[in-house]
Amino acid sequence: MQRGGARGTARDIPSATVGRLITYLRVLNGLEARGVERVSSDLLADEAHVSAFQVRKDLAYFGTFGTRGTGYTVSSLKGELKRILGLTRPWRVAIVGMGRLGQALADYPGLSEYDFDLVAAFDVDERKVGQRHGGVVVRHMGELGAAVAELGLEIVLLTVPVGAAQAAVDAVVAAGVRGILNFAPTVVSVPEGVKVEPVDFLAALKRVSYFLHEGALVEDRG
Amino acid sequence: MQRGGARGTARDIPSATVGRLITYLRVLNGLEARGVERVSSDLLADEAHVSAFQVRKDLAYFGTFGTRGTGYTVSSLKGELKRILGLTRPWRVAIVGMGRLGQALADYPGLSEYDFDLVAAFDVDERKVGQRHGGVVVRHMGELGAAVAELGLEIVLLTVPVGAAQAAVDAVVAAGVRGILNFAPTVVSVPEGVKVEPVDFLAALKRVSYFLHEGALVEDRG
DNA sequence: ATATGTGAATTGATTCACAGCG
DNA sequence: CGCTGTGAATCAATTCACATAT
Repeated sequence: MQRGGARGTARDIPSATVGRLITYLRVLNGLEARGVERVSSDLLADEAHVSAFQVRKDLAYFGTFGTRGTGYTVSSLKGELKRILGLTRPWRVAIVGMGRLGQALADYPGLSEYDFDLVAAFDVDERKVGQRHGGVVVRHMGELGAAVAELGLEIVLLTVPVGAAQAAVDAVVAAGVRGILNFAPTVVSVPEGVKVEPVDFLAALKRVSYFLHEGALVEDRG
Repeated sequence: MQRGGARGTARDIPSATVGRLITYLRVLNGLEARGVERVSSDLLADEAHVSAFQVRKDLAYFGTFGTRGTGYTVSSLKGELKRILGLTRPWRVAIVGMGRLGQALADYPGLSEYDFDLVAAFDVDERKVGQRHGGVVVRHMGELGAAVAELGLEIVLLTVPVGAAQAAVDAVVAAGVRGILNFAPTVVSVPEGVKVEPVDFLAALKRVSYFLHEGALVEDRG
């Protein structure tokens, strides 16, 4: 069951594991900011709200990064996680759909702070074309393909209305982009090899609604 | 393995199932809008991008809603899902943290459209207090407890900076709110009985980054 | 004839216990 | 002696096959 070598070319990693690696990386950033240099799987687990077994198993998919009897070096484990997650260089992202949310995302400083470079913004509305947000000038959707070639655009933040989502996804995929964050509250289809991650706060609201409603129904536990 | 009765007071439902029910509900809304009256688990599965087995198993946790040989009635299955998810009445929500994102959410028409009533907004910054967004006047955080009592506030959309997230969550929980959407890119702790749903587009970006990076590493499959 | 509902089988993820190394 | 790394065991979720109802 061993994977890859020192390069960590792993397959069949549970997506839950990838999600937790992102959390571990955040915890490590926090520890580093507080001047902590070494960390055990126990401490890491506490901060990430998972079990220490889970931390060690998650890391084991990719290699062995700790020292027995000692733990992990914060800075080096952080580096390994960044390497595993593909965060060793900035990714070039664009926003498609410059409504309220698209504009807010363009102006959000967290994007560059976390090493994602906003290189373009697009809309179908001619009135929005030419406007400037977050350091880029809005272009017309028709220029998407050109932008991929010119700017090396890799990931799109899709912030169009629900009804326009699938068509916009098709255009984005046709332009050669293989990573999409879908902010629209709908399921979209993409071909193999393209990754869509939903960012769906209405669905999150409904999960909370289910929890509160269900808790009220059960009241006393079985 | 049977659960509850006609009332559907189910326990131990996989959270993945709850997530899919939300998707099914969306698909049903779409079908209803197109005038479709009956639907099979097969069609529902196609539109939701899952298997028909999965659809039937998910529904079976809560009861039996179809007719053998025929399928499901769109409007009645929709009603059942809304009942299961606790969406038969509007939930009273407030926004905590009226920065750019908080303001954008307050003005977002989707909230009321999907039956969530924005009843209040809060910030610690005195300069923001008194401003009007999305039909509510921003109040100071100190009034949170009073708002829960007065307005029956049930769910908070937490849009404060990362560093303020845990303290804000503590205040929200102390005020008696048991449902929180956490938009800050950090893990927060809450007591038993309180539900926090992360809405974390930076984490989603990193999942996409992992996928693209990993796909590039593997290149040719197995 | 057709499509649901569900026990059984399978697959996958998490937990555990301890071997192995510093 | 402490803490990581990992095969084995447990637990959970998904898939399947088919009995069942219309």
